[in-house]
Amino acid sequence: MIMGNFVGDLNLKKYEDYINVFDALSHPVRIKIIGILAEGRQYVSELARLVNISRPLLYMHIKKLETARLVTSAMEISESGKAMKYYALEDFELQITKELLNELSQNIIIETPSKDSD
Amino acid sequence: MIMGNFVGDLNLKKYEDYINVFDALSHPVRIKIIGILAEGRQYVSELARLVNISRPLLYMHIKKLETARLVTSAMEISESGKAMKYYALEDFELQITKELLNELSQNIIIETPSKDSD
DNA sequence: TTCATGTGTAATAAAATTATTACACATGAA
DNA sequence: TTCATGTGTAATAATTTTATTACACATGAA
Repeated sequence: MIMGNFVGDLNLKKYEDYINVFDALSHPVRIKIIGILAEGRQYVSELARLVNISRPLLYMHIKKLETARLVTSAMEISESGKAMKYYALEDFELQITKELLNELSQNIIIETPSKDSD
Repeated sequence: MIMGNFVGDLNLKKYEDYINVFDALSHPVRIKIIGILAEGRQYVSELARLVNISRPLLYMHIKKLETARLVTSAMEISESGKAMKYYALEDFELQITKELLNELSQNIIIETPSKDSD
């Protein structure tokens, strides 16, 4: 039974959930984004400036963070009347152990046509 | 100061070390490999059969696990005299927190030529 | 109206990852 | 000698990821 591997709002169940998280954490830009959001929420354009990448590229990266549910977004209308999309970091804390990975692997079935036909 | 995020032989320091680990854990085949090695060490050909992939492909995947230092290898001569390469899972346990990621991000500098020149 | 700033995405290029195929070579047993 | 099993890698193909460029559209202020 998989449980007790996380703290916070993140509720990972299937191995795909974990892989999404690992994948999300496997790029410097995305760690940078997390670092910035750890200080507080930020809207898209400003976030892109802080990370020092273009907005389209930011969207690409943050999409992975959203898929992994490490961040959430909310649209707001600023005082000046502009639409602003804010991203915020989710509360999480997960523990990676051999036992956890072993449990996850039980559900993984690799089906490959080729079996090293030397 | 980054510390206390791991248990076991794994000693992660720089953010690149962590990214290597996350990257290593971001593919089903590699989780499967870890799951199998969690039961005990295994030699290359048998490991490939157990995972159900070709040997060349196994090498590709396990290389990432080795880079992340999640597995180690050792050559041995079997009783029958054949050279066998055994892979074993390292002892590890790491805790991923917002605080850790925030610290890691401090060392990440993104240098991109383009800044969304809309 | 024009400018600065915000939103979002489609199309493409570049680079990296993943997967396959085909080799070479060694040993023990039949 | 031939077969089964082990080792390892080079070359290529297929796919995905990452990055760039060029759009479109909205609002408030000058």
